[in-house]
Amino acid sequence: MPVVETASRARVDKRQAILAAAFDVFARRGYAQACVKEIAEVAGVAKPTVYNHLNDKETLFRQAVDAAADAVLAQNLAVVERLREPGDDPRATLEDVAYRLVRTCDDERSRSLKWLTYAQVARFPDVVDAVHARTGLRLAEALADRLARLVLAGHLRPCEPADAAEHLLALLTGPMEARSGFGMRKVPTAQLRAVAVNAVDVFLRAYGA
Amino acid sequence: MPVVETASRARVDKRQAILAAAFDVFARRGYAQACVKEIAEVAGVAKPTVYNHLNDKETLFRQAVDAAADAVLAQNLAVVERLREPGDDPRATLEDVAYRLVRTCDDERSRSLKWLTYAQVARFPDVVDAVHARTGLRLAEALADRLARLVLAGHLRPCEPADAAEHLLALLTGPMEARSGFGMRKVPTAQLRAVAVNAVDVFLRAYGA
DNA sequence: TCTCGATTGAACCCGTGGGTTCAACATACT
DNA sequence: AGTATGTTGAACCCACGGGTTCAATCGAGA
Repeated sequence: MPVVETASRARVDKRQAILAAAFDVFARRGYAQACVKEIAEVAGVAKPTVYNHLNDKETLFRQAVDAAADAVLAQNLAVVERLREPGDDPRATLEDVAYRLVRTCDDERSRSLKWLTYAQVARFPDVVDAVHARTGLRLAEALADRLARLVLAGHLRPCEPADAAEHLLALLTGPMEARSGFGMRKVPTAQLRAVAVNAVDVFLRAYGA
Repeated sequence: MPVVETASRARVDKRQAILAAAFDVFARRGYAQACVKEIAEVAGVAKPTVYNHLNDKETLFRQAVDAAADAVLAQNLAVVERLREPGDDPRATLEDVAYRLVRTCDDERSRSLKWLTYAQVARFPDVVDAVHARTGLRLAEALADRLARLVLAGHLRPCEPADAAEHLLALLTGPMEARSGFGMRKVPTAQLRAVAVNAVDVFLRAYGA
């Protein structure tokens, strides 16, 4: 194993640790209240080391949020991909996907990411746009693609897939926001299921074949 | 006119001016970035005068948000009240109410209130709960009441009014959030109409008689 | 063992801004 | 006129925290 690799590996690991710690602390305290000293402590690293890897607090924030957004997007896309094989019971498949989506929305990282970006609209409007593009728009596009296929397969009535996707997501995220207190607390599993089933029921009444 | 009244009136007016200025500045800058000096300037008042009426920055924030939440709630309830006389065309009435609701969601004060409270979840979780109770829950209750009557009148199919209200609101606010960039920019009137009409269409397909 | 780069902790600088003090002043009431 | 209350501006105190500096230290490779 080449030496240079272990060295740069160590560097990368520290950088990752710092970014993870940054997201953690930002998520708990918010941008203004998060102090770099605490981030360094959580990362198990000295404060100058933080500034050695990331230029300043703002860079720290952007990189941490970027990484989290990528992770959440991947998670969501993986769920939507399950609609590729709708099987013989589209309702069951949709309920399964819907349930997995609300569970994803309910996990720690998604909730933190959402309110954290929302909270910093005033200071970093572009961060909000970037995150929303990756988590909101891309998800809607992917879902619209799958719904279009369901229309062609005769499982849904003819409609505009983009609208249908927007509506299904709204029926999922709206009730979730209310129940999670703007993403501050976890929602009981039973309610997750109920939200998913109800949303799919309304969706199929409106868009079913 | 009694003198004492002019005196206390002057006091009240200044207090109101300070709270209005506070909400204005908080909405533009966010809590951490808003400085009391600027609030005083906007209110046309000296800094010690601010501290003379409100104890500290936190009180300033809470009172300003409280007042705004009350105003927004009143605005929303007034709109929902229009469902009391559904007329002979429930779809038209629902579209009218839906359009007025999204317009309310889109106005300056509502958008500011929403992201401002959302942004301060970490520091003041109870403020979020209070605002959400007044703007979200109370609105959903009022709407559920009206929908229940529509069910009895045979304009909607038998259903759980609370669920129906939640779904209609989700179909309205979900697309609005996406289009307004998390409440940061105004949405063109044409899109407001489209969101309202689409939402009501889906709603009636799912809940129509 | 020697070297070089990364890391560390601690101290430091300094801008920002919440909150207070105080003497001067305005206004309204007696 | 005299008094009391509220207001003003300016200066002040002080905590907090971003960002930097530096000498000491550590660890991997030659």
